[in-house]
Amino acid sequence: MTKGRVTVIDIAKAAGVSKSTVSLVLQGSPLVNEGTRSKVNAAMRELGYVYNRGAANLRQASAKSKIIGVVVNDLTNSFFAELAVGVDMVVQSAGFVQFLSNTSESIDRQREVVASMREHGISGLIVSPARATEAADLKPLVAADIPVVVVVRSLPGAKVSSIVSDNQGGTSAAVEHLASLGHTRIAFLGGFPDTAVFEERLAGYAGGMKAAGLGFHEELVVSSAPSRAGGVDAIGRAMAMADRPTAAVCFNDAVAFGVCDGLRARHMEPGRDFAVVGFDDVIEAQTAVPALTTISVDPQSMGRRAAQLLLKQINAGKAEPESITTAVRLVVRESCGAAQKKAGRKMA
Amino acid sequence: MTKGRVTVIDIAKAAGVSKSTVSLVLQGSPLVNEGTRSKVNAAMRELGYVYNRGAANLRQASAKSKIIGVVVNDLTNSFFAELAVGVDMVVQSAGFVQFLSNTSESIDRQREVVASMREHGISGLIVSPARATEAADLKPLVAADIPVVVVVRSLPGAKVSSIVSDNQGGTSAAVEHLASLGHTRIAFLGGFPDTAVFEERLAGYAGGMKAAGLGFHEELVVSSAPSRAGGVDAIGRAMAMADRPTAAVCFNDAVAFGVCDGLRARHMEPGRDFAVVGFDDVIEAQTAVPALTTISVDPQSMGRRAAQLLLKQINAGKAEPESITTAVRLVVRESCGAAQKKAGRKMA
DNA sequence: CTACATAATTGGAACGTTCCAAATATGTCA
DNA sequence: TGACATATTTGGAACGTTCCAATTATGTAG
Repeated sequence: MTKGRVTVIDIAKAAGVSKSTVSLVLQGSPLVNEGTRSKVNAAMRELGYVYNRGAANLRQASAKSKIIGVVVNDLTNSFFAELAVGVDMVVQSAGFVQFLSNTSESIDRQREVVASMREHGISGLIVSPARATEAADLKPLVAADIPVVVVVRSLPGAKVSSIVSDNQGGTSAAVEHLASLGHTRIAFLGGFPDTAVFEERLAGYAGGMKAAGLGFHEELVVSSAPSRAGGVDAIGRAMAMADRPTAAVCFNDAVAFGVCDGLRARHMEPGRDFAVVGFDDVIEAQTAVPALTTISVDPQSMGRRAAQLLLKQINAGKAEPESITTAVRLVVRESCGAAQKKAGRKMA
Repeated sequence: MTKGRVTVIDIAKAAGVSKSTVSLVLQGSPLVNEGTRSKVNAAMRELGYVYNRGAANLRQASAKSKIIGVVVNDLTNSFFAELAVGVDMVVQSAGFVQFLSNTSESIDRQREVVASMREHGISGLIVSPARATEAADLKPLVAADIPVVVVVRSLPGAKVSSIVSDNQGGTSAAVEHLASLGHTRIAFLGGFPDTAVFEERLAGYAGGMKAAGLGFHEELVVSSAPSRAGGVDAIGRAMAMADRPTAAVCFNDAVAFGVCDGLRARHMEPGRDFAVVGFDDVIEAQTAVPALTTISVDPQSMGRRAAQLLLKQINAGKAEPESITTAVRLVVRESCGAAQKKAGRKMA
């Protein structure tokens, strides 16, 4: 009874047809007679048949493996968790399944997981590359005609599609907002200068400063690790300057939180004595004190779009690289001081 | 040149050996001569060979597929994201890869993804079951000798391994702490009564009350949805009672946050006018205002343990169901009022 | 009844690997 | 040298599916 697994041949025998017919039923072919189809389906239920995709993939192109790989650089960051959820949504409803791996920013780990995914015959890959990733790392994939969509961080020179948020537009809007609040010495804090994301956000900052007639001053940008600790460090250096800034747009929310910590350590209250704007709108941004004014990039919808693009390329067979930048929006909370005039809540 | 994929046969031809030998090299067999091995490896690098696991799994038992499935009920909840990271860590270093899916608490979705994973021949499954999951849902898996580890929520009557946190110990400790602070009317707020987790946490609460000599009073437990909104609702009903409680242990952190909201709506300050304790220690717990006193269950280590257990069972071939409960610890912050005597921070 | 189109079904040959039993090479001992 | 053990290699035959060309059944027009 429980000897070995149930195969199409067992089904064929039970339904009194040939294995070819069973295969046709499996693929929903219109060629098979309605009566036969239901007989076969009945037999499958009866025997508890489970489809063996591995065997099927042996014959078919790997585009039919129905596996899509997702590689993120930091799953503990809720931004990426949300992204993965977005991907999963559309991928799942298209009958695909998601292979998800976390590289923890390690390039070696990334190589390993991508290799492993290839062995399993993924039909496509969505990747938020680890820090030092180079275009060459994805070369073998595209050579094998496996569609790849890079998200969040763009990969200079790679012939693959990418979806990034409008980093430039975001920081530009942040500067504009701070300027409208009367700030003139606005700093740009945090982030590693050797990344594409940094360049874009910095460009938006610079553009915003010029547009506001404040000019771009090199000394107002102080880089650091894109983390909470990095933020503490950056604000420290900023406050050591002769002509101190009164506001800052930060590389991301983590840095912004660190900046707030650093301000308090200097007995300054973020939102009252100094304006802080973050980037990402992570989940803690709204519950933190003061609530963080930040640039919101809906990671879930980003994931959804990435998945849609990837599926389109998988179905098309050939993948024309395509670049999408998704809109961001400034969400004004308390840390920029704009809410100050509103009823003085006891606790801010 | 680029015609078709590179197979063992191509490698064999290039290295001047038979495909069988190549296969042995692939499997790291000690039977093959060192010289031959390196010749073969060289050929593989040369031709850009990629192993086809699908084909291999056709011959081997599914235990060698090197895929382990992970199904969680809510990936947007950082608790589960952390859990998945923990799983990924050990799974990855054992040379496996993780199939991760999110059910969003939908039992149908869960059925789909589990079925899909089976088709792909997973060697094992780690699942945090969606709400209405029954033991029968996992029956086919165990019948097929696929090891299953249930995490977070236990599944009554299923013959599978499980890892849950010490819910009972956690709430019991929470009550003890509140009692030591002088509270006598301590409520248990939130959660759906028809779940195993609720029962366990309630039992801990009841035990703690009795142990503290306060007795268990039915009217002090008010259930609700295990969400922020549910918390608002629950505290509302609790405050409508004649003999009001002065403290509450909540079903989870989300409920606790809702309770705080509800208290403020009644012009009461959590931590000062009413003591609140949560459960889970989600990431926001420490940044919220007031910082939430809660029961911490390290999800990442839980994920690691689940993966270890699963791998053990996969390697053992046969899986003896095993039940583990992981320790929890009370982390005292501000919402319980214990920190009151400490220097009055401006902002709490 | 023949000729032909259409609908439905089918047997075998792939796909890329592993496993087995058997073959070959190499060394050792009497 | 022959006999035997040991180390290494090898040709098929699986595994469970899909694809193709070929077959059979059914209907319809001449």
